[in-house]
Amino acid sequence: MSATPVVLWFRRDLRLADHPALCAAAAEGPVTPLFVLDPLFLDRAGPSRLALLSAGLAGLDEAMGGALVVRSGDPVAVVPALAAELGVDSVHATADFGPYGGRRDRAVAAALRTDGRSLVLTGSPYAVDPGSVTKDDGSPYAVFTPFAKAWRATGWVTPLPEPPTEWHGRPAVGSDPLPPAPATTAELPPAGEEAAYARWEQFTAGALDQYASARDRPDLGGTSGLSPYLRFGMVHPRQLLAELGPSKSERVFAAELAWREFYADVLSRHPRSGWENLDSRMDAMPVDTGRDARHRFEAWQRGETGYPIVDAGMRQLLATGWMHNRVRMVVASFLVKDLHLPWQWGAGHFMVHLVDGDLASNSHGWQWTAGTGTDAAPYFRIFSPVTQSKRFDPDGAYIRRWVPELAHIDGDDIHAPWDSRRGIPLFFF
DNA sequence: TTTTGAGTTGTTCGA
DNA sequence: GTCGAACAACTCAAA
Repeated sequence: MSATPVVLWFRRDLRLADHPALCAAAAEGPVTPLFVLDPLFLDRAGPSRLALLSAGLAGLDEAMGGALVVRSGDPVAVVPALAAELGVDSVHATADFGPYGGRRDRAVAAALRTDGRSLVLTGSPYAVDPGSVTKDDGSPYAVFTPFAKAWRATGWVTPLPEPPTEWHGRPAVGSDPLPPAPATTAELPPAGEEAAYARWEQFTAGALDQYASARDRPDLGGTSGLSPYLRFGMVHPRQLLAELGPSKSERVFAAELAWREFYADVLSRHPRSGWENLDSRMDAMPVDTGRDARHRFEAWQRGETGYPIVDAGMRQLLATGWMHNRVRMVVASFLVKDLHLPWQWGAGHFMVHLVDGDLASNSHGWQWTAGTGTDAAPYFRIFSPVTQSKRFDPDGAYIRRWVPELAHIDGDDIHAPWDSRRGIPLFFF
């Protein structure tokens, strides 16, 4: 078979191992690795996510011997232009099931087709492709637990090794500069495939054993820390699932991956649910949007609500680009059910600042909390910031770390400092 | 078709 | 400190 040069367009799959689209591309011939700096993404992601992308691209480029070709602009113009420049027949990529990604890929495929070329989509960022888990009658699941059961029964293929690949990229192919890391003061995780594995090995050797109980404790660091890597495809969930056994904690961790897949499935079937109520009956529910609402929102953003666990979480987000999942629920519940603000305001703030910001997981996590989404029993789910704080940060260590002006408060008063008013900043009242 | 049982992550009270 | 029940009563998957 004659070798046919192709383009591999990287998006949310910044790795070389277990990469079905790379395997498909490398089987054809020399591969030109491409990343497109899409202004739409650059405008929407905050400095944390951009910094991780920048470092991830640098690492990927290094792993390919400096071959990565970067082009800036609208992919609908940029991708067909590069394909024409190189004279390739096909552009390979991993399928994207998000609302923007799907539209973009259809437009790119149409543009390529007018030149007699094709966009070949192989694999997805999920163990099971969104849209493929259905009930017996073919309809989608609307509740997590039955979805997860069917998802597990689907199974997944064994991870693929990195294929031998002949890269045909820089400097022979012209490239814009790799994006520089934006200035950010956030403490970010190390980027890239190797860092993802290192994190996974550290997790399986340590915290995984206690994951079922410790994952809910923001003071203990019992989570995997893998969400940023999953966000950019520096690791594929299939690679993690392949190494998980049957213990309680391993099953709980697999269920967390199932949530990610469930929300991607929901978004693929309801593209508007990224920013609109999944349950449109809830559109009638009043929320505050006036000037006082803006003030409450800004205090929430800064971590100056006066509720210690809420403020700790909001400050952790600004300082690190990440917030513990338990605390995400607490601050979300506070915004929606105490401040009476639209969940979209909170979700938007999260999407700017989260290093792992993912539309499907973020929007549907918010909607679950707001009671507009997939919670099967939303009518009594209201979080108390004080009860949650006592239960999940029992010693107040998490609060003391992120809200230092409360660090001197002893005992249980840390959770509700209005009970002892000495030496506490005014905004706590 | 009807019925049944369960639903990520809640809160509070009282034994 | 832990546990179970009540809260109020909906939705939905599956038998």
